[in-house]
Amino acid sequence: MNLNALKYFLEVAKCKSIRRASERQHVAASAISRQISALEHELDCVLLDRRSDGVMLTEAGERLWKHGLKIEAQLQLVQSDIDDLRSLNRGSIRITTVEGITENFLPDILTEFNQLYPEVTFDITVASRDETVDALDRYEADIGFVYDFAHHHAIETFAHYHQPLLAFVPPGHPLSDGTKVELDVLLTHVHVLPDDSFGISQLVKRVAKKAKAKVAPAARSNLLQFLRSYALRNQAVIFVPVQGVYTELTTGTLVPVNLECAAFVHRQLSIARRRQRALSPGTELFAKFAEERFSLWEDRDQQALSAARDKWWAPPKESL
Amino acid sequence: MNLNALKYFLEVAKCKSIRRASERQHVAASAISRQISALEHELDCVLLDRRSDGVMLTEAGERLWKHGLKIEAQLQLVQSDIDDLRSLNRGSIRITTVEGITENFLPDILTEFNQLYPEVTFDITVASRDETVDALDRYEADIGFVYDFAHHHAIETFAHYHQPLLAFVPPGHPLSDGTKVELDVLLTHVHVLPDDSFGISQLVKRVAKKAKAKVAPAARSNLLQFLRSYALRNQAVIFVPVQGVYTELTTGTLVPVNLECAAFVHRQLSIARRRQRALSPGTELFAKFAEERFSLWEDRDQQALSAARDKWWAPPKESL
DNA sequence: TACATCCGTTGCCGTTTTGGCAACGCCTGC
DNA sequence: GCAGGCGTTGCCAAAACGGCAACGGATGTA
Repeated sequence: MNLNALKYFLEVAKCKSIRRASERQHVAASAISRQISALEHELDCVLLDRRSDGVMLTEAGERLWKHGLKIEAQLQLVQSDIDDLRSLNRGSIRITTVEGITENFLPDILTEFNQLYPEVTFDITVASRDETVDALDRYEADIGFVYDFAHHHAIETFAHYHQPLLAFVPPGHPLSDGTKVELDVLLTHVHVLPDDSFGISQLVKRVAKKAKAKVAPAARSNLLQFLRSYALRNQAVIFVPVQGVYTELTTGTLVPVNLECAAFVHRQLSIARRRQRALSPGTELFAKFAEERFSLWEDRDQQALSAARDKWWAPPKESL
Repeated sequence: MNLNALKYFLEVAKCKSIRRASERQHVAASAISRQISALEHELDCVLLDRRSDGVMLTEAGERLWKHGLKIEAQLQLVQSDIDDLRSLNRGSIRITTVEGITENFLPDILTEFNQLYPEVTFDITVASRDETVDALDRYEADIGFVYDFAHHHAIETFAHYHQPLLAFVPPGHPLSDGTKVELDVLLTHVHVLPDDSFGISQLVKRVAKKAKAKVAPAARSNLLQFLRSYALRNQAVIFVPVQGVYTELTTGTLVPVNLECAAFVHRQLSIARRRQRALSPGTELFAKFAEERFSLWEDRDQQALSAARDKWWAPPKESL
C-alpha cells in the first residue's frame, strides 16, 4: 500500500469530492483519481461511489477511512515519539473543549504548561459536547474536555474536576443576600439557560420537572458568555458552575444564590481521549499536568465561592 | 513518510543487517540503505548504529520499530476488514500457544471452526509462556493461549478455561487405586516435571516447599509429550491438567491420583491478546468461538476424570 | 432540444523517485 | 597484509507520479 494514495483517499473521504480534495492537496484531480483506482485494485474492492456531483464512500470505503485515520494518527505519533527522545517536547497539542473553562482554567494552565515546555503549541477548538466527542473519535483532536460524560464506545475519560452546578444573580437581585431558596421558587425569577445541547440545560429541566416547576428561560444561547452578559443586564438568574463565572464571581459582578440541590452537586468536568489510541509524549504530559491542576482549581473555585458568600450573603439567622 | 522505507526498515530491524534484509526483500542493499538514509533525514535522527558486522538499532530506531510494527499490523487489518465485507472470512489466523492443548482441544476446535469457515487457515506456533507473550507483543501472533497469566503491560487475557493441576500415574502404580495421598508423600514416589519455564513446575515446587517436601524429578523436559512417555515407561507420577493427558486418560493408559491440593485447583488457561490492537474480524470470531468451547471442554475434562476414577479407584472405605 | 456546467476518467508526456550494478571505504580476523 | 564481511556512493535505466488537455456522462437551464 502507498501512503500517498491513502492520504489522498482520506482527503477525498473528507471532501466527498475528488476535485475538492485535489485542490486541498494541491495536485491534479487526475492524480488522485489514479491513485484511488490503484488502491481499489490493490484492495480488490470499490471504495468510491462515483456520482454526478461528487463521490460517496462505499462500505469498503468507510472501513478504509476508519483504519486510515488511525494509521495517520500513528504516523504522526512516530515523529513526536522520536522528538521526545531529545526531550524537545515540541509539536502541537490539539484540544477540543466545551465552553466554560475557556476563560480562566484553560488559558491559565496552558500558559503555565508553556512556561515549562515553550516549544509546545496548542490548537484549541471550542465545541459542543457531541462535537468534542466526534473530534476525538475522528482523531481530529488529541484530548478533550467534557462535562458529565456518560458513555461512548470509542471514548474514555480519565480525570475529573468536580464542578457543582450553581445559580448566580447580579448584585442587587432579591436573592443576592443569600436568602435560602428552592429550585421551584428560583425558577419563578427571570432566568437564562444554555440551549439543549448543554448538559446544564438538560439537568435543570430534569430536576425542575420532578419538582413540577416551570422552566421558562428569558434567553437561551449556545454561548455561555452571552448568557452571562444577558443575565448581568437583566437581573436574571444564570445556572453555571463556578468556572463559568469565575471572573464575575471574583470581581463581584455576580453573586451566588443560596440554592441547595442535591442533583446539581455531582457534575464534573473530565478529560476525554480516544480509546485504543496512543498519545504523543507531550500530550500525555499535558494530560497529567491538567489532571494535577484540577484539584488546585477545585480549591480556587471553592475559595472564590466562600469569599463571595461571606461578602454578599447576610449572616445566617441563628447568629442574629 | 514512505511505507516502502518503513517496510525496509522493519526488515532491517529484524535481521540486524541491511544485506540480509535486502535478500529477504529481494532488492539491492543499496536501495535499502538509501531509503533508510531518507527516513533518518526525514525524522531528523539516526536510526541505525552501523557496525562492521551489521547494524544495531539506536534508541530512536527502537521507537520507530515499535510504532512500525503497529502500523504494519494496522495495514494488514485493513485488508482483512475489507475482505470480511464480502463475508469471505478468509485469511490466516496466527496462534501462538503453550503446549498442553495441542493434542486435543486445539486441533479439535480448529477443525470445528474450519467447518464453519473453510477459507480461514491457521498458523500455529507452540512456544513457552514467555515466548508466547513476546510473539503477541511483537505482533507476530494474533492471539495466544497461556496458563495462569499474571501481568504484562501490553498483553491482556479475556477468556478462561479452568484446568486444575492433577497428578497421574500409569495403571499398576501403587497409587492408581485411588489411595488418598498428600503431596509430600506423593513426591516420595518417582515423579517427572516440566522444566522451570512451565508454570506447572513453579507451582509444584512452591507448594512442596511449604509442605517441606523434596522435589526430585526423575526427568525434566520442556516437552510434555516426553514426560508422558517417560512416566508411562517408568511408573512415574506426572503433574498436568486433564488436557495434558486427555488421550491417555480416556484410553486408560494413565490414571488420576487421589491427591487433593487446594493450591492446584485454580489453574486456568486463558486467551491472550495484545492491548491496543484491533484484531481482524476472523480472529475476533475465532476468539469468541474458542471461548465458547472452553466450557464445553471443561465438562469433557470433568467427565473423563470421573470416568477414570470410577473405573480405577477402589470404592471408598465407608461403602465397604 | 441544445447548451453550459460540473463531475471523474483517460491518454500523452515530462519530471521525480526508485532500484540495480559496480566500485569504494571501512572494519575484523586470519 | 590480505580475504571476506559490512554499508555507502555514483551512474544509469526503469518505474511511478503528476500535470495538462480532451473525453464521456449526469444535471440543470434556456
